Amino acid sequence: MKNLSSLKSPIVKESLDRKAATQLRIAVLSGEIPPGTRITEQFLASQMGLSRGTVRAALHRLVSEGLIVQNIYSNWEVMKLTAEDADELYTLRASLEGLAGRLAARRVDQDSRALLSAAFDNLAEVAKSGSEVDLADADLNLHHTIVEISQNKRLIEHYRQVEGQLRMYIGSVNGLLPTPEAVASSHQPMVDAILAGDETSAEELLIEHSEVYGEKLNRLLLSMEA
Amino acid sequence: MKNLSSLKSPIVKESLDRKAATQLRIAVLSGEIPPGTRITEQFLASQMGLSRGTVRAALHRLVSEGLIVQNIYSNWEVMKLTAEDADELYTLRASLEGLAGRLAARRVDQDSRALLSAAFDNLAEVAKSGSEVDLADADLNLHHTIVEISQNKRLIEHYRQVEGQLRMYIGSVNGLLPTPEAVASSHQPMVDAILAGDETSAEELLIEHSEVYGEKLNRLLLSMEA
DNA sequence: AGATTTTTGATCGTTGACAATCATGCCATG
DNA sequence: CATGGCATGATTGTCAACGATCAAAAATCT
Repeated sequence: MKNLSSLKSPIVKESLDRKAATQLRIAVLSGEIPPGTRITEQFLASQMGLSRGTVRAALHRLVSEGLIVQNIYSNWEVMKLTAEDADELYTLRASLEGLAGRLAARRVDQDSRALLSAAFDNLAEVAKSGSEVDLADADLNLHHTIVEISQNKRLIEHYRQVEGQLRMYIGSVNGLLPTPEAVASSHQPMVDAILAGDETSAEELLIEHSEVYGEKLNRLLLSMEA
Repeated sequence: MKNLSSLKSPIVKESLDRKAATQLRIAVLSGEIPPGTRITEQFLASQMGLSRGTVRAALHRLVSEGLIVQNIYSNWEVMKLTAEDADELYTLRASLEGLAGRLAARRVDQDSRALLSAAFDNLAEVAKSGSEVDLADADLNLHHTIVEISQNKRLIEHYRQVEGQLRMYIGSVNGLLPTPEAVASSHQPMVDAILAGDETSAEELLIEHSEVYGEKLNRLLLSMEA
């Protein structure tokens, strides 16, 4: 039979605790539940119309994503991120994205070229007219696309965890992104390198990009803590 | 009161599902439960004398470690690893260990120097007299030590996940390690680089080391599948 | 005021029940 | 013989309630 590529990943089966986890994730990442907030199972259960057990399973999921910490026998708490955590996170991100860039440049083909270009065009578009939140979203989405193009499922999974925590920072810090024009143009070189299949350049550019943002975030956080 | 150093780290608080997870992890990694095995919650619960809910929590943990896959509404299954997975895994490992090597060389101090030397000496010792299993253990332990020295908690956590899957391969494949003497001497350069604080060399050596093993494992797996 | 005890409130873990879903074999149908 | 429908058993998903366990606040005592 013909290979129906449109049916490759059809129909998502999703259990309640999974759905609950995604809802919670959104609430945390959007800042609706600020970092440091204490959460009780009871409250969430009644709020979401679920049993405590189901809510607990969802909470465990977010713990493994680093969005929530579990104080055993006491309570659950939305992850509170320090400047030190940011440093760790961006160091790790630089490494993962560097690898992703190398692999993406190695494996880029017609389809992925289109995806990458679309993500970049979208970023450029949003830079002109969109809000700051949309801009951050488009930025993250471009990076995410690069990671996807690497086709390394484990790398994608590990990056997903890092990305979640990244979003927490971005949601709680203003002034991380430079001017809209600078955002778009600062991504141009890495996109070009990948499109050209230049593995080494792609890797270097992505690492440097991450490190620059990491240092900037670090400075911002330190100034906030003071 | 007098400081009772013998009581410094006694009595670990560990929930039941955590204990169950460690037991299960051992069973899986030792090969007692071979890859591909279907598992039911009922069976595990009766086997371990726990309730289904607790067992499920433990299973979820191992899912997040990549040791077990969850077939929703159907069953749980011990992760089955293909040659392609091995490729992904070693690519990722090389990147993470490269970063770990760089950070370790950067942050190495007197205490960590001692730890690293001890891990290496142990490897050399085991190479002379120990079994193949002990040798693999000492090898992984040396790498683990390097990652710990990096002091990046997130890197340590991500590496832990990779390490778990690595152990699954090592448990199911014979002939991955070269001769005992070669094992010890092949680690000498990276240890020296870290002890000397040479970041760039440490990174390069660890990456190359991983890639060599990755290719070797890949060849072995392909020959097994055929 | 400081130390100790008690109370409170939360999670932890278990049990039992039922619902939802999946896998399988059987059977009728073409 | 291939296909689709159907009944059936197995397994996970979800819920509710209960006692046990623990942490932190409140009350008590010295």
